[in-house]
Amino acid sequence: MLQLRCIVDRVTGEAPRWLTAAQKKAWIAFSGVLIKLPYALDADMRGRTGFSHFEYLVLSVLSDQPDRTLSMSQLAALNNASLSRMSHVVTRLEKRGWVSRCPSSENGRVTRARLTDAGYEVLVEAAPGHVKTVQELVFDALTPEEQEQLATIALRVLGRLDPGGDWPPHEIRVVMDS
Amino acid sequence: MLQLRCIVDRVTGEAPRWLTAAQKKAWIAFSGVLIKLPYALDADMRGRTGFSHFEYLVLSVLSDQPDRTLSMSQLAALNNASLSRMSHVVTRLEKRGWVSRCPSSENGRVTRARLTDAGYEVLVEAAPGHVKTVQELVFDALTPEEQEQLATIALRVLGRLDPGGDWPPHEIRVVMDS
DNA sequence: ACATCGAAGTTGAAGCATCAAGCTTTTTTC
DNA sequence: GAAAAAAGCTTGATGCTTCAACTTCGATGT
Repeated sequence: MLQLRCIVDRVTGEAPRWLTAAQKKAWIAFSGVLIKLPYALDADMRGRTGFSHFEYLVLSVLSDQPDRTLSMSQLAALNNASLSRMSHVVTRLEKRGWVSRCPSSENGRVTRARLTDAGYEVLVEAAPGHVKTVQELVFDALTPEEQEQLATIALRVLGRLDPGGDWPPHEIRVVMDS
Repeated sequence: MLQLRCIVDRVTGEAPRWLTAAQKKAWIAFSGVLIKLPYALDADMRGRTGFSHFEYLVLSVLSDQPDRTLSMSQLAALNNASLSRMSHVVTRLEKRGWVSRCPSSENGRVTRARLTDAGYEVLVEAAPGHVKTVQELVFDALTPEEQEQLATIALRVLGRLDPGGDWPPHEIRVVMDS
């Protein structure tokens, strides 16, 4: 964390608002979580199953939908992924027989991705372990109060990351209420 | 987030401890941050400079060291990266003239990576913008109290991710106190 | 001294994400 | 109603990360 108090932003000409000591402490710790937690979740999933954490999320989102089906765009949006990335991932999942693609009958542009029975099987097998890991790595470390604080903080930051974007997205809220 | 209350872990035989509604809300929001914040930081850095957020971190860590130098192992550890990844990254940074490698005179195994003057230059140019982004995306969204909470929560989770690992690592703490 | 083992680092291949380009279909606009 | 624009999606190339294999050097043990 470079901090030279004398310098000035060479682009804007403003004196940078450096982090306070408390912020620096928070940022370093938080950065560590940002790097290590996704890695831990992915490593855990790969170790217990034959697929990545991201692939698990894709299967999981599909399983929550009526008819286990979603268009590629919606699937990408719900997983915070680009359409391109989702297309590649679904291609891989399709090769493994866990997802199938079919053109939509209503709109000739859209492709609908559907979780197959085989896909549902591997998901059911993977889910308990994943929930266990999330509990152990995150929630077991926190008091109920801190869990609330985490939700609040995360929502606040998401508001900054997605200005104008309602969060959580409508589709997810529907799922959460079920 | 798959949640079938009737099923049992097929590996352990236990009934999974599913997330509560509050935990689910926290987890979905937090997951969003976990995905979007690193992407935003990287996109911001690439947009303003010619390098990635991770490369920035590497340069930044080096700049804080005496003689702007660190062994590859230490550099990797301080950036939560594998030695292999760091080797590739330093190779790229070296090609751009921002870092130089030299063998240690004390220990024939270690390679010492050093931030060059040119590297320091680009770092100084990139730092204010980065700090500004961190402020805007994270700290401006939070009250001072929430910033404290974030630090506490992050440290707790790191304790789970790094069982037995003292956090923040000694080297970083030294830098922070300076 | 010699062998063994672990630490430090590099390298090449494989896998995954991103980006730009392109295709098809639908909607908009004039 | 034809042209243009936009939406939805796919593909191939590029670049980065990971993984496994390998090299070299230092420590340990006998």
